[in-house]
Amino acid sequence: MGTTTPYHHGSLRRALHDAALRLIAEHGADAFTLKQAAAEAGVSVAAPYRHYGGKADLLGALAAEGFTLLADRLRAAAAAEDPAQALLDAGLAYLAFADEHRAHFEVMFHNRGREPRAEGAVALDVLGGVIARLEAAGRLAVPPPAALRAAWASVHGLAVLRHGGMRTVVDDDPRSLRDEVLAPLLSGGLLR
Amino acid sequence: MGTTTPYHHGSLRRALHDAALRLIAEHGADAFTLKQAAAEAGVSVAAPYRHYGGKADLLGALAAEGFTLLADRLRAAAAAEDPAQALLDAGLAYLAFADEHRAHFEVMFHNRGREPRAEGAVALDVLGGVIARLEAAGRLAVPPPAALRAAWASVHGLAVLRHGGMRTVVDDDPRSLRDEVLAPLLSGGLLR
DNA sequence: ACCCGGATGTTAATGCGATTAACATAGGCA
DNA sequence: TGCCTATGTTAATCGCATTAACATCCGGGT
Repeated sequence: MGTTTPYHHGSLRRALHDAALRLIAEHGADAFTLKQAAAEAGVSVAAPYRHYGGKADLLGALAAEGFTLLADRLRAAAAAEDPAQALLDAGLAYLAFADEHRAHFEVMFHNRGREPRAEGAVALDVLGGVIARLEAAGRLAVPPPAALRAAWASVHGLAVLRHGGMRTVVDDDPRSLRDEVLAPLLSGGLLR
Repeated sequence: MGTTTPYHHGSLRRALHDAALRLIAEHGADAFTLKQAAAEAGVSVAAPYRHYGGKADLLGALAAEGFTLLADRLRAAAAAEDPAQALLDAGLAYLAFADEHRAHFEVMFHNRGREPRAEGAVALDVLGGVIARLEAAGRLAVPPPAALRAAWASVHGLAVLRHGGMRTVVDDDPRSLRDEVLAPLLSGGLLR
């Protein structure tokens, strides 16, 4: 009668996916273990291999998903009429994404030896679009590529620092973050 | 007669230290293995434990050293009379450090679960000093803490992006990096 | 010059986690 | 109904970290 754990899980893939996100958010991507994810999903250590090529593949899938989520998020945030406003909104969205999807974010930029993923380029294109609009409006004070680099780097830098420890220096209230840090960086010397 | 490898290495600690830097620079901190470092130094896998508490301890030592090196570098770079110039120079020094000490840099910010190291705070203080000089000169357009965050984040973001893959977007010539990216970010909206 | 203790190495075990091969089950479809 | 495939399980194997037990060396005190 009762729920005698069935031989087949039913939705292991998703279960592993979720377990991975939880574990990574809690212990960091470095400490992530396929074994633990499998245990959390209630299956043996070998089961995951039926759904993912291996640990790297699972992490890669999470990274890809993260980039897609980020791209959507940026697209939605950059809808403002005024391109300068869109840029700031996109920046805030980027930071919000990093905060809310800690695990994804961690895995997305945890590449060393791995190929840069196509999804990353897509997310970046959204930013590029905003820059292009600014350029078209004659609002850029520097060449578009430089503006893109500068904007991405500042926002990414903030996101990264907010994660890795050193909160002291980066942990401020949202208003200050927006008006005294992000806004000056993004509109200060890049726009005119 | 000849150099029959002696039972005692003589300077294992340094040998391991150097091997680690080389291996990390080449394969990344994630792929780093105490075993390989030991092999490279020509000793058994257990030998390193006589000089370091373990893998984490070795990496921690490298991180600490890295922060100290960075602090020295920043101090030297921020010597300019004009604080605004000092800030830009410090930023460039930060980027140069990240490029030249890839391994150190990677380990320095590869903390998750580990305590933030005191050496990091020291390096940050150098930056803080420059910000303080700007403040004293009435050149800051935003509160000092915000300026520090903003400056550190933009520079750090650039450094990080230059590493992890996505070179396409961050790999530009030094002049552009300085005049069209870093300078606008650091002086654009933060200073007046 | 000789002896001893601590510093530095070595080898052998233990344990964990990734990955794979061989075997078991469940479900769905001809 | 009966077979085929997808999905799991168990039982190796392998690499790496860490530790315990044993070997060497070096420098100082006698």
